[in-house]
Amino acid sequence: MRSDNSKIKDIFKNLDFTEYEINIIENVFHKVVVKKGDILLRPGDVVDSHFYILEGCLRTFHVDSDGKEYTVQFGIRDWWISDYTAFFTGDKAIMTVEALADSVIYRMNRHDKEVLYDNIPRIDRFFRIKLERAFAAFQKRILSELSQTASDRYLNFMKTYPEIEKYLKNYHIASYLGITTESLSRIRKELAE
Amino acid sequence: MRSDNSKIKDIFKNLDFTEYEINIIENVFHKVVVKKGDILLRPGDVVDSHFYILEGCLRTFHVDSDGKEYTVQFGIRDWWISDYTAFFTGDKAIMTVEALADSVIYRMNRHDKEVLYDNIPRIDRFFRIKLERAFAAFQKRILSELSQTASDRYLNFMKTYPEIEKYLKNYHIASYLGITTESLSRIRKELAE
DNA sequence: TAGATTTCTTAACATACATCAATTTTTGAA
DNA sequence: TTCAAAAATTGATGTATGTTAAGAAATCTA
Repeated sequence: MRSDNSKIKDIFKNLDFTEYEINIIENVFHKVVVKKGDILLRPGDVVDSHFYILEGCLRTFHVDSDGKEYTVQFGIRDWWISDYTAFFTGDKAIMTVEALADSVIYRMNRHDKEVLYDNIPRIDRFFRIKLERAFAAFQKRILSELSQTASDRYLNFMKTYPEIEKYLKNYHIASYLGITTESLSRIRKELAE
Repeated sequence: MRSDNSKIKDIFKNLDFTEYEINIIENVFHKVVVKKGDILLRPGDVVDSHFYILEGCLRTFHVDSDGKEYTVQFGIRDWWISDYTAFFTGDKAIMTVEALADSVIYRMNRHDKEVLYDNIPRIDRFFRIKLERAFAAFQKRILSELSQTASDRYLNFMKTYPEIEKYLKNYHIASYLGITTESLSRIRKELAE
């Protein structure tokens, strides 16, 4: 276990922990290796975990009654991912979490997270700050959905998350932008001219 | 000051505080009375405060380069409001916070909030849970923007926030849904038939 | 209460994006 | 490397929502 110690420093970059704390933390992270296409979470599941991505790429998406997909979140190295609505509220999942590439992740369940919060207040703060940033990002995205054309949202996405693109099919991007792959194809053609 | 003591119990409903803690908390809330139409925050402002709404109604909206408005958040009794993207990131405001009715609010600034966090860990947790819920609500809204027609989003909004409607003009609702007031007018007509 | 101002509605027309149906290109497994 | 499956593109057409302009209704203020 101690051999793997440095992962804790990677995950909680700015925080210094005592040996004792690192011991507690080590025990709540469970390493999971997944292959491209694997599903970590399905609609209807009870969501008692979230995931830290060590390497690879995943996405969270919703499938509506017509079978159409809507991507809510992509995640790459050093991001956290889950069906957070379900994770936070205790409702059952309405999302699917899928690996878009072979990935290495650490699973952490809700109970263990509460234990960390109780024992190490800096962790409570760490996640609060993560959450504040995610909140700000979501607010920007809502504004973007409301005010921008599909073409502008596409450009904005590519500029904001250039590292993610290599893992994605066009239909993943379309499902994130809320348009069809046909529309995205036309947008790309126009932009190329 | 002590006379006003119960407001703390209102705001932090489930939390029991000592006299000492209540003293600290009392001093970081600054009561502000605003009239309908008053602006609490403008684009370009440094956002070092957020607001607890005791009564009334406010909204946070963005104005784009064409002068079009996009409402990001409404707030009524017992909600918190600000330009949270700016408040969390330290960037300057890109939003306006406007009173939609005469309102009574408590302003709390960032520094004082940090002091609370440092002195009363339960407050850190209190705001984390608030944030988790807001995050979940935003995620649902993104999904709604992506997957639903304007008409469905309208019905969904009216069902989810029935208490807010009485404070709103149709153009407020339209700006929240990301449509024009003309479109909303047509949608309402169709739904009435 | 009257008049001014703001808000809402309606209509005609324009546009962005969706849908459906091929076809081409790319990818990946044997 | 070949071939089947998956993904991307293209064209024709449909639809939801936007735009512009006008008038009607509601609200505020003197």
